[in-house]
Amino acid sequence: MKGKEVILGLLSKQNLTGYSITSMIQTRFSYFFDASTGMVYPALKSLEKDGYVTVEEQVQHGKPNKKIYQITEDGKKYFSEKIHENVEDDIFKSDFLMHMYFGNMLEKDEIDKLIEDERQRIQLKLDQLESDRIEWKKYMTTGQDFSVDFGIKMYKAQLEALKESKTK
Amino acid sequence: MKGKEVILGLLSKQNLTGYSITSMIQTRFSYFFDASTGMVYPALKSLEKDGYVTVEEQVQHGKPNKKIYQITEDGKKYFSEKIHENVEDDIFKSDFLMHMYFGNMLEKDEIDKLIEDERQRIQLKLDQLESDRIEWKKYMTTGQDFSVDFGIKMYKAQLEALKESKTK
DNA sequence: CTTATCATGTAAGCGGTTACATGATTAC
DNA sequence: GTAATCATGTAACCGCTTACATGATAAG
Repeated sequence: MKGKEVILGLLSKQNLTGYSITSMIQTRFSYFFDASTGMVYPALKSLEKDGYVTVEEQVQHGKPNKKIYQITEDGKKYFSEKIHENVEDDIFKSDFLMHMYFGNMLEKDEIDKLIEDERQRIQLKLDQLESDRIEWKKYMTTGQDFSVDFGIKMYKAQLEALKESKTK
Repeated sequence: MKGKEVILGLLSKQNLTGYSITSMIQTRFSYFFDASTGMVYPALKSLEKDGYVTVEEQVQHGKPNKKIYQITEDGKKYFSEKIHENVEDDIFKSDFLMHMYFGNMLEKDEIDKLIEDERQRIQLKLDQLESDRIEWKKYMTTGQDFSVDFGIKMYKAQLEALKESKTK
């Protein structure tokens, strides 16, 4: 699924602004998808042109007016089609593993630092996700709960793999 | 690291053709990087223009001539710089988790199929990687071994997470 | 007799990223 | 007084994917 479709998915539950869509993707989907304003705003414009969403503007002072997007019937239909289509392969891209693979060109202390840094990065993400999960718990559907669980387990497995290497 | 840099990394150990580079990335890096001919051939051309690689053509009959690429001193230097630079964040993109997240729009048997399909996809990748590992074992450096191990552990953790959901 | 392997490439275009621009308000 | 949050967007460009084109040889 591409950005446009993910946005439709979020809008199928509630009306949202470009800003809130961006931050929702960056928090709720942090462990399996990403977004930037440079993607979201043009995507919303394009979705509007497609007839999949409509906008209502809310006047504000001190800030740009809020543009609240709603999904249309066509939009719902389109998203429903997409969610029933075949799942695309997961993508894992790791610059860390690339560095490790070519580790014979590095000194031992550099490799140790590589591993320690990666451990810290993942620990941070895990901590964040676990604390988010507590906050989200009350409102989560089964599928959402499954996703978070999956994410946490992946992070933990990665930490384990990193720790084991240290004892060697 | 981008495609061009990864190619330089491979060339720093041995001379290779575009074809063999493509297939090496697709097998040895299968679990953390990907390549296509549409990326590799233009990248090699560009690396040549940069002065990071040189080519030697080997005449063949029945097939296009083999173009064997060697890394230059400049190329080695450039790759060495890149490998000492900061590691970029890992990227995990999962269309499967996206589907699960929006699972409330699906029937129970569709979700079961989603999970079972994902389980099979990952099991296939795990089997492939484990059998590859046996074949590679003799020639692997510590870092390469670490990478493969990491990959296998990730796949196993994902399988575990999928199996647990089934008992519920 | 069909599939996999070897071997080269191109061209269009997608789906983003990165960096920039603007600025009030609130919380610490 | 500094940082985070809210809130909009644009423009250039990147890096890659997808699909196509060609075709002999070997293996099963």
